[in-house]
Amino acid sequence: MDKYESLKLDNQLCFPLYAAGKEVVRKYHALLDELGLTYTQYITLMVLWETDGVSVKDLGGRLLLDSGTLTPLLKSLEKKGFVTRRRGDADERMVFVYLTEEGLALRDRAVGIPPRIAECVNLTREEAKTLYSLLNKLISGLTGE
Amino acid sequence: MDKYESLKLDNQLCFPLYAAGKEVVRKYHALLDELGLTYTQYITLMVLWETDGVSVKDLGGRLLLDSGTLTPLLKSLEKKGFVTRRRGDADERMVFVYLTEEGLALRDRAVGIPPRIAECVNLTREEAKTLYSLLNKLISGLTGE
DNA sequence: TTCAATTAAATTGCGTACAATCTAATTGAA
DNA sequence: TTCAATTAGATTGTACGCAATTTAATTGAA
Repeated sequence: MDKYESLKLDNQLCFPLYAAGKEVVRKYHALLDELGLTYTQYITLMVLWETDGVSVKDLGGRLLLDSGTLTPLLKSLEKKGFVTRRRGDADERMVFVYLTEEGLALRDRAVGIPPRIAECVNLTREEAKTLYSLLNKLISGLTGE
Repeated sequence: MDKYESLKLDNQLCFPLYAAGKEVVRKYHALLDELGLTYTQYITLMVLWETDGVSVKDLGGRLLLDSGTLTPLLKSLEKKGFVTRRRGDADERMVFVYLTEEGLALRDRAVGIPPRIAECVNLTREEAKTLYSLLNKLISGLTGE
């Protein structure tokens, strides 16, 4: 019995979590390069494609990112011409993010990305579903409560 | 039928992967602060606690990190007095990393970390095992071949 | 009404990640 | 043997990611 057993990399659940997250993002980067996007910019646009005109706070809640990450990222997306930012009228503390025409048009090119990522995922449909729900359960435990 | 269905955040496996990896590392940071370590430094020491005197290349292979990440990280661990680095004799291109007494001693304080992380993981033993093996399968698909 | 507490973003500082490039050591086929 | 190709690590530049702090707007209890 090794008193340090729990400190072995192979016995840790967290390391494959960390590594898988990292490798997935890396896979995306090669594909997203063609669109001039980083992974974080891409998921930010995904939220906007679903719901345009979201506040920075709501974006952060959806993506689990804070303003320290989002503010420079949104400025970068703005400089590329994909979004605009506007202070709220009712509450001037808030900043809302809107897609430009170019940002909206990018969606048609982005639809090609998910299937190409799917090719790299060597899991059955069933395994992917299991993984998906376990991850979401884990995330709710880590963030909520 | 929405032609953009695949671009919804909730339909993507990769987002929870990215988010879970991020949140896990964040959980660690609070605990590791007490040891004066970051998460990446911690997993680097985990490898060394198992096998002292590893080359930078082998460390990278184990942790899926390249020299661009490891070199400054190892210099930082060296400055804190936890490791030393030495060029190989047989092959001077290689650099080997060794634990100092302090670095080895840190292991006794680090054993307290895994159980405290486990408290935050709201999965059954069975679920954790399933998640672990699915993640490793996914990683091998993303990295290998 | 008022002002202390709260809230939303922005800013600052540090530590990853990684692609791309560079340098020096080693290898191996002609 | 030799030198082109490979290899290991270091360096450079860009983009997160987040804790901590700051600024400005809003809220709410006395």
